Amino acid sequence: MPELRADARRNRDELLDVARQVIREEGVDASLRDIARRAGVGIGTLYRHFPTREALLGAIIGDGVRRLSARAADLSATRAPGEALEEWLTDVARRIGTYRGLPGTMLELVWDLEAGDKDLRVTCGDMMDAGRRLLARAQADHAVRPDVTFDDVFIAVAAISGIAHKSGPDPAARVLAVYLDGLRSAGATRS
Amino acid sequence: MPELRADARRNRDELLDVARQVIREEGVDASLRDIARRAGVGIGTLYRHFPTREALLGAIIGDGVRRLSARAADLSATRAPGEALEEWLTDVARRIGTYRGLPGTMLELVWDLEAGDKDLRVTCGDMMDAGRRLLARAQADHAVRPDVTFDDVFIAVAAISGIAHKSGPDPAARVLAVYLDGLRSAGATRS
DNA sequence: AGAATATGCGGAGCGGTGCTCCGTATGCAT
DNA sequence: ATGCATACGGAGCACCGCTCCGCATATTCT
Repeated sequence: MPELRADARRNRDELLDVARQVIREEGVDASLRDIARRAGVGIGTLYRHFPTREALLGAIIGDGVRRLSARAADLSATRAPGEALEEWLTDVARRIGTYRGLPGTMLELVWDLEAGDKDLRVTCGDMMDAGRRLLARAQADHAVRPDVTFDDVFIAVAAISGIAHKSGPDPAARVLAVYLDGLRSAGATRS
Repeated sequence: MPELRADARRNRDELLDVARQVIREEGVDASLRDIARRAGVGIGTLYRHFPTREALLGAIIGDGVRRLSARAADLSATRAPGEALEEWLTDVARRIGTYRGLPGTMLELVWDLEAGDKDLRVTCGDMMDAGRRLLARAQADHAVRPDVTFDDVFIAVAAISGIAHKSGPDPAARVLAVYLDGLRSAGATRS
């Protein structure tokens, strides 16, 4: 990293600030031109700092994602396995649900391992590994049915968290609660 | 309905045919210009037949939605309450998941009762009423926890069905199965 | 201090989008 | 065959994502 010039640093920060707000309100498909405009910079400047939409998104959520990795370790050390997983998933849902449209992006990220931004995937990789350990621990403790994979669980939480911006946070929380109950159930008990 | 002119009728049908295919592949945000082009028709013609995107969407899925209403009545008459509901929800998920992006549209439809196309809402209204009855019956039979509303359940199924186009149909089905297990569980058993 | 250089900036420009509007063509009834 | 209602097509407007390059300015060197 060859040290940013002072004005560049300022612009980058302002851009990130504005983008966070705009994307929260308008969604991941928000107009980049508009973000640049509101930040008081040219469109070219935005694209130089963040060459792709995913790069911008990655810069925006990077912090939160890292926080989630840390949170997983913390919960793992201080809570019962099942409780730790549930608490963490609830956190994940809350964080992903913050930015409109982000759930869809996360869904694609999990499945289509080739597409999307490298950095974003690497950052998220750490978090997903942390979650994977949490699930394994919960399953070993028989707190969670054994017939689910972490990818499935993560996908589910991402999809459910998308409800928040379309139907409000309360419905999203209620749906997640039901899903978590399903996770706790024995599973494969279909007659 | 003042009887369409012959060419108008042809164009409408062709438009609907093409739109169905394109929207299945590209999603509800597909280019309308492109649809018109592929149907061999001017963009103006498309907009005259379907003044809004929702109008087109409504015309596309209207049939399937009505089929779901009928299916609900059928299941209610031939299956046990719990079974009927689950079968129906699975059907709903399969149908909604057919068109990429439709789950999101349905989510908005349920919550934001003011927005969206009138016709679409009316058509869906019948289907939702049918589903509501199915849920009530299942709850009366203690096959489904009493602390969920139909809106919550429908929202959940819509959100989960969105997984299909992002991560494949199998993950979507597995997630739905877990949610349905949660629906069957007693509920409100959180320590 | 001033000059030289490297770095970052802005926005014109391209091809696309949604959507409107209206002159023109055509099916249909007479 | 004529006349009219109906339907058609696409130009036009404002916006979008994204690229490219001449110009301004922060920084470094003398």
